Amino acid sequence: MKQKITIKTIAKELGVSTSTVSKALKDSHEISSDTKEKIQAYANLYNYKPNHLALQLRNQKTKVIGVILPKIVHHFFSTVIMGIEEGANEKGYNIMVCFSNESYKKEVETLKVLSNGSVDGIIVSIANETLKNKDFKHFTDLVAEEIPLVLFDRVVDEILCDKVVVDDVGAGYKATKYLLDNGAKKIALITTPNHVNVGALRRQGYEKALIENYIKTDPNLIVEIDENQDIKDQIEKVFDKDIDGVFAVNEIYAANSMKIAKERGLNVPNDLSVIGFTDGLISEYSSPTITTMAQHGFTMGKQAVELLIEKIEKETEAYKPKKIVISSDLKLRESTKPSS
Amino acid sequence: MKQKITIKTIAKELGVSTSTVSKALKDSHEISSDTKEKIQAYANLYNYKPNHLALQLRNQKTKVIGVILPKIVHHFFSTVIMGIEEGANEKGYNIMVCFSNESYKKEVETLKVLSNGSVDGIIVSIANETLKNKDFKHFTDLVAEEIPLVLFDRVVDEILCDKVVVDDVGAGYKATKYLLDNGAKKIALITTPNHVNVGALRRQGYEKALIENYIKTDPNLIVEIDENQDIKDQIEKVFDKDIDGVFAVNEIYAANSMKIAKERGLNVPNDLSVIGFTDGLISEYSSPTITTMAQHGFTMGKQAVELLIEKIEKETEAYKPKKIVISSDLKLRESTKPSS
DNA sequence: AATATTTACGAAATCGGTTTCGTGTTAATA
DNA sequence: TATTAACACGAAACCGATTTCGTAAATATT
Repeated sequence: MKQKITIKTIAKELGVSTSTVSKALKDSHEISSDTKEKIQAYANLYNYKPNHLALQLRNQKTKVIGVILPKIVHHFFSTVIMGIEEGANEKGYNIMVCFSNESYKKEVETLKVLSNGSVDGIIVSIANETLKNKDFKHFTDLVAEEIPLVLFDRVVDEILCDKVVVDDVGAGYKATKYLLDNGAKKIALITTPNHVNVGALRRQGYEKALIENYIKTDPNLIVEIDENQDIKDQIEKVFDKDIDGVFAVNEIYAANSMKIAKERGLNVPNDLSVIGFTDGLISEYSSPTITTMAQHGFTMGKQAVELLIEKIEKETEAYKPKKIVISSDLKLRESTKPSS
Repeated sequence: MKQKITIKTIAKELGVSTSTVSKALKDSHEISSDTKEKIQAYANLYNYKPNHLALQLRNQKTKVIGVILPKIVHHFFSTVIMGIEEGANEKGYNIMVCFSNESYKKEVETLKVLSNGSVDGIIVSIANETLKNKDFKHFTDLVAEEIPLVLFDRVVDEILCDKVVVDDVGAGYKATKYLLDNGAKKIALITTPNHVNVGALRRQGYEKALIENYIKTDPNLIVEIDENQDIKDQIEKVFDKDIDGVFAVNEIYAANSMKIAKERGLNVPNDLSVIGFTDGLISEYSSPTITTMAQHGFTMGKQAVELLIEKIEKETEAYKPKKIVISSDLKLRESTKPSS
């Protein structure tokens, strides 16, 4: 990289001190207009840009926010990123994005790297593996160091920090209730293993809706997907049962269900209604299009970053962790019967 | 944030100088094992972590790579990010991700922010608006400042730097030829306006394949999508013509075409074959599944970051910009007739 | 004319490390 | 015993800015 022009260069060239240059560049009243003009002209001419690292070191802040996501090739998470980036930019921050790839080890390492002063605060959605083995020491350490931290979507009570989540129970309830209200009685639930908290919560909502309608939860209608195996094969099993509705906790499971239904000659929504989660492209372009619970990822990202920046900038002494719950809406499409 | 422990703290507590602490922590032979042990133990106990900013300032390098993408809620770009991140991590770099949102203004601003020393090098895919108004000064300035720059996918000859692109002409040719070889004669092309270079190049491939088969290009079969208007409406028009094949330059256009075909009662692939671009989820989960040109985004990202890091770390004097071309493969699925 | 006040600028400390060079003490060699 | 070498450590410069404080010269006030 080309030798950059620094304040020192300017000072030497113009025969003044660095303090004078610094002050002149910020239009200080301490400096005579003559000198100011001269210095500013020189700086402009040679395209002087203050060195960010030097400023960061001096100010003890980076104006950078670290973000750790489990994955990015995923509609929901990429939407959240958009929200985080927009919110950060509005307040003059940039974002440094890293991925855990759902791995505990990578999450720990990444967190360590980010917490050495590269960023002013961190936003994380916890990796599946971490949720599974329930080891949150890397997070509690961070909190102990008082590094601002906000968790979103995949959060956990053990970690005391601000959180932004979807109303997963409510969403599961809404989806299931909609299916019930429109005639479904035997609703399959395609979900994650229970250690993935969002899956577990949506399942609670599902069960709550069933109970309210005096329907007993049938374990045979619930499939917990192991993502290391073929997803479609696992869903097939539940189609051998007699079902008239499917609630899938994400878009991929919903799309697979639709495909199986089609292969088995079931008409969606007449023979079978399907509701998914995450309002992504698949739901929009599948045919028939899929009714989903829209997660408002953009809003979540924006809220998360706003919480974080508030924490960063307010030297709050006593503070109690906040939890923002974002409600999700049912986006009606063709895979369900019209509301009756 | 809690007061962090610094080398100075350790030095004072242990009654030695900062130089001794610094050397002890890196196990220098200059320091007696007694002192080393004492210092290292203390550092461990209080969880000392060197301040990255200080190191960056001293070393004049950040070990951070800036990435500017037009958008992220997009299968191809999110795949590229994965590749960039993996490649960067392998070499000890982190990535700082920003978005231009296809806007010229935001691209210029973001580039300015990143080029003030926050990153060691930058990877960009140019915004549509910039491609349209052909103003690349912000990039050429960057090159003049000798800040390492790599462009990918949406690149432009005016900017002298390393590039990673798909063989768009070849891809357009391959797709079109496949359709022709399997019986299609009247192939519609759903593409972008010509200022989007990837669209223009894929179109060249399309035309080349037609010419080789002695078919005259029919302008009526070519639709240039204006993304500010309804995509489906624009594609509808070409379905009024007599067509038996569709080549769409991205997944969304392909999915819309499939939807229209279905609405018009056309059987895909028997009445109409469809080939899209970008091997994303829509193509995989649509029904029938869509044959596409797989872009290998992950590979592109990885190659781009490798080029960049090479440029950053090698103080190459005379260097000539490299261009890596990644060929894309036809991924056969159900929307085309089996190869004959 | 003596004193007080601006004005305009520079010296030096600071942020948190690394690194070169110098030096006092001890041990090895002639 | 005198000289040399090895050892263990500290002082100070440096990276590129900002900012406090001090001060000489010019101007204003009594």
